[in-house]
Amino acid sequence: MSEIPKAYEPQSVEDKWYDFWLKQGCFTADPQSAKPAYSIVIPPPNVTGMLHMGHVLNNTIQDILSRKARMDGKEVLWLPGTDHAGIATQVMVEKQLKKEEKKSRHDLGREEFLKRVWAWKEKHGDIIINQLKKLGCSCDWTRERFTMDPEYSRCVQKVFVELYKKGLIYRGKRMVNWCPVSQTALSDEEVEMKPQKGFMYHFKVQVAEAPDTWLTIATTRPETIPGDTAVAVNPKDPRYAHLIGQHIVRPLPAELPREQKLIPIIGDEHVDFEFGTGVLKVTPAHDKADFDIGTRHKLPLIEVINADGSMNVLAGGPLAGLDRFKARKVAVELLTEQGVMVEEKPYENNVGFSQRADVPIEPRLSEQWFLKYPAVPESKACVEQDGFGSTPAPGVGASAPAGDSGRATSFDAHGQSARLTAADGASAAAPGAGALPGKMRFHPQRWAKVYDHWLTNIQDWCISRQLWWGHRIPVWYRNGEVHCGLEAPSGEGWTQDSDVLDTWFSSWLWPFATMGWPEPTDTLKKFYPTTDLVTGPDIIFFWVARMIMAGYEFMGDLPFQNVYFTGIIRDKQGRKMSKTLGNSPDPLVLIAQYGADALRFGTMRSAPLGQDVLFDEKDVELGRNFCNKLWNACRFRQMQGSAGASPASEDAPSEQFEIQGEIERTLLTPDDKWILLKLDAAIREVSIALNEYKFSEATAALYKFFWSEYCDWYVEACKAVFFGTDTKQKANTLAVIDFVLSHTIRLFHPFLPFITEELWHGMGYATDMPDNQGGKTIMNAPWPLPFDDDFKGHYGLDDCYLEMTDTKYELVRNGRDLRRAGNIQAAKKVKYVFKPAQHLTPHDAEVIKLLLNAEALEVNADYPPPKGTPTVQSKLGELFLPLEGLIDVAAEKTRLTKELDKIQSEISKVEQKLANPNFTQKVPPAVLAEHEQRLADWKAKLAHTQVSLETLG
RNA sequence: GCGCGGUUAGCUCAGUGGUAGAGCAUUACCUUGACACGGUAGGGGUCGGAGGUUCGAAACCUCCACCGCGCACCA
Repeated sequence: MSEIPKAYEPQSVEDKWYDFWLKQGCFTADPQSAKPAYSIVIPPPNVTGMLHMGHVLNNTIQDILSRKARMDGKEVLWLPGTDHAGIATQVMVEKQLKKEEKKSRHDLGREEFLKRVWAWKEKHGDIIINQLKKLGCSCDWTRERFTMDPEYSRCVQKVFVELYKKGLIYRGKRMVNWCPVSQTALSDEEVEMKPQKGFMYHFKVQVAEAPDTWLTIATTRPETIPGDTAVAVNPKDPRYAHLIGQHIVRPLPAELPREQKLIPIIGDEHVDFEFGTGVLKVTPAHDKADFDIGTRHKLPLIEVINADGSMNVLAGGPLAGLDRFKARKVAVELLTEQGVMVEEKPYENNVGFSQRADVPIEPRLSEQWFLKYPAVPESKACVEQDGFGSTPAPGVGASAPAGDSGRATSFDAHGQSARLTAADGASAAAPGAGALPGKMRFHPQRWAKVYDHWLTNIQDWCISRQLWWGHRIPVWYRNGEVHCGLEAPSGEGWTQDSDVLDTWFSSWLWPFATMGWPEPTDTLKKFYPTTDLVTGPDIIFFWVARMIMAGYEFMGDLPFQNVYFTGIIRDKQGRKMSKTLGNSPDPLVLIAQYGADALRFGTMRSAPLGQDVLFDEKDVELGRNFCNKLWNACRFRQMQGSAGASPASEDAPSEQFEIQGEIERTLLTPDDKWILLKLDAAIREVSIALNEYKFSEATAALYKFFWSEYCDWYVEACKAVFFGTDTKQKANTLAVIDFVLSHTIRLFHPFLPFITEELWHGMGYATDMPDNQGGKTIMNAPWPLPFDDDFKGHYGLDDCYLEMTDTKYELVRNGRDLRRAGNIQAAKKVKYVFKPAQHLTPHDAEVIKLLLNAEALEVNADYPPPKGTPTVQSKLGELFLPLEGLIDVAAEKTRLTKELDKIQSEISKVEQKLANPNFTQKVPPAVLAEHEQRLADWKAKLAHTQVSLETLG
């Protein structure tokens, strides 16, 4: 790493290392490996889709989990692929066809149209895959799958045939959710209820048998009146019960003769007599509830709406041919003309919308294929609900069924060499965490309730779609015969069902169909069930729940052990990202501008578990700034030269001192011990956060350690050594820096794969590692472990050094305050005098001097401060800034007085507590001691500040 | 109607019983020998409201308000 640029430039670095990883096959999973397995299947993005911020969030998390698992010594399979996304893709190609050739798919015919879709897929299918590569995703691309691959299609057909033979799949004429724009049936999950402003129309109808009696009916859909075949009242309703069995005259179509418009008044419990007028018009062909009433009363069905949402001839002359919404207005006019319109009042109700086309669903009777969901009881039972085995004790029995394939909650002390070199510290295979054997855990767990509720109330799944792009239903018909099978039946005259299957009917097989099922492949044996699934809660029913059922039905086991539900990415104002709003930044643009590492880090830092993420480009900027900081910290290390006494040349790699030296424990300064202890704490915090899927906590911990502890204090303190002349001490400090950096870079690797790989090699930390332990790539370097007691004992890493060094830094902070009080510019060098309370090492004196940016620090135990000299008091001694005349004494006095007020108020707070006998008697001893200590500390501060004030005179 | 989240600094959010935190923004000063994508120091909060439990509540309980989401749904 020669001639390091001042600012980190991600562009060249990122492409270089991604190519390297691919060439070296670093992402390829080996089913024969002896290592424990870790696996994830990607939620397959739409094959014609483009990367958006949701993908960034989701796939960064999967990449972090995968990379961490590799460093934990797992054999990792992250299996990628794409989804054919039936409606979305078909619509996209249809639009293009319309635009470029002014043709519809019907103009081309099915076969030709499908050729066009495949052509589109060939042309655009790689886009999102390449975008994922830009993001750094470590997927095993040799196993990339597409839901329309021949082998995958075979799985879908096989599953259909099996379920058909079991009687779980059946065909029937039922009311379905019909999208008039896409002209296909949809599942219940694809219908979105939206409140709509409209009108409640009241119109009156004459009772045929009692011409003086008129009933008033309330409806929001007067255009369906021609399809009414009864009116219903509640048999318990005293207003109307006596009319049951009589008839009313249906007002539309107006032109029909009266006797053709007589429809019965029926009694049905479904009618709520509190609502509306208590009289319900029944349209069995165009309303689900009405269909049920119609079935109960054997009512005839009159279809008045076409598949495209227009009215047909049965709706009557003026309405026929009109769109349903236009027809509504005309129907109102017709009723008004007849003088039967009583009133129309504004009304808001919920209307089901097609999620795809964003138009109101039309309930419609049609012949469709349905699935009775399989394996429901197992699927319900396997997901841990709240308060059920929630937090396993650290390191206890939480291992996943596949043995060691889970994740760590505790730390194994082994593998920590007492000999401290930069890249040492082998990571133990972590004991499992996550779900209990045979159980699955959702993160955050509250989604388990949502899942359970859905599973409790599911209806059969409408799986047929009136589309062309998708898996065609493997059923053939001839006259009255039906054949369901993997192959077309022999003989003449068979025609295949023209429908295709719901896309989710193929993606629910994803976790095992991608691994070679139904063959018992090595991949399946090694990697199924998968370890983690990372996805959005918006597809918990569509995909997650159905995968679980398929897992039990076809593999006899759950498909994954943990499901992490991400939040939804929103813009700064909290709005969902959408193309129409134009508030969705293009991740590729962000990567070009800031680097993929920056995008990943920024996203992770602002994405707490279970909360939606309000995306702000500032976050990415923060990520870039952080990478730059990391870069420059390493640059600083490089500029200090080799750790050995003599600079080693590149031809002498046997002299490991080029990169790092052994740490000599007797030469460790308090600052060294301080940073090593802080590193130890950071390793713990980051590891724990990752094991709990708390990615924002992990990044925050790393950020704090590296920026606020390592850079702000340790690096600055080190300059005391580097600016000195003690070469042995310099070498030792460099060895400590190398140790800390080589660990830190590894901790950052899952988050920042590119810059860490660059630094790992550039700093030379790779060179003394075995090839499969980080020598080739940091990807396989062992994840750092917290230090064990032997290690700490050997290097004298006692917690007292934390306190001691904190006190030193506190003194520095207070000393800097004096400059400000004196209005001394930051750049101006001044002389401080220090009156030590105990022995002060030359090293510490030098550190204090440097951190104070002082011209000099005179250490003088007998210093007689002139009146008016600003001072700070500390356990270590008194620090003076003797600048007579330059100090604004009054201002400093004001500051100190303010300080005194604050101290006194803190003292009285604690004293009050301690004076309360209830408190002192009931509180745990540790808390009591802590309060007493706090009081003592504040009192010492009070004394110090008082002295400072007096010294000012 | 049922259920789930949320309400803490100007903004975005951490903080599950013991001294209110971070990043951004902001103010002042500084291009000093890793970094201006930087440094140093500062200002800024009665933790949505009301009760309760407790020696002690931002945190636990009850109720309320507002924001968001999911499920169900009456024409």
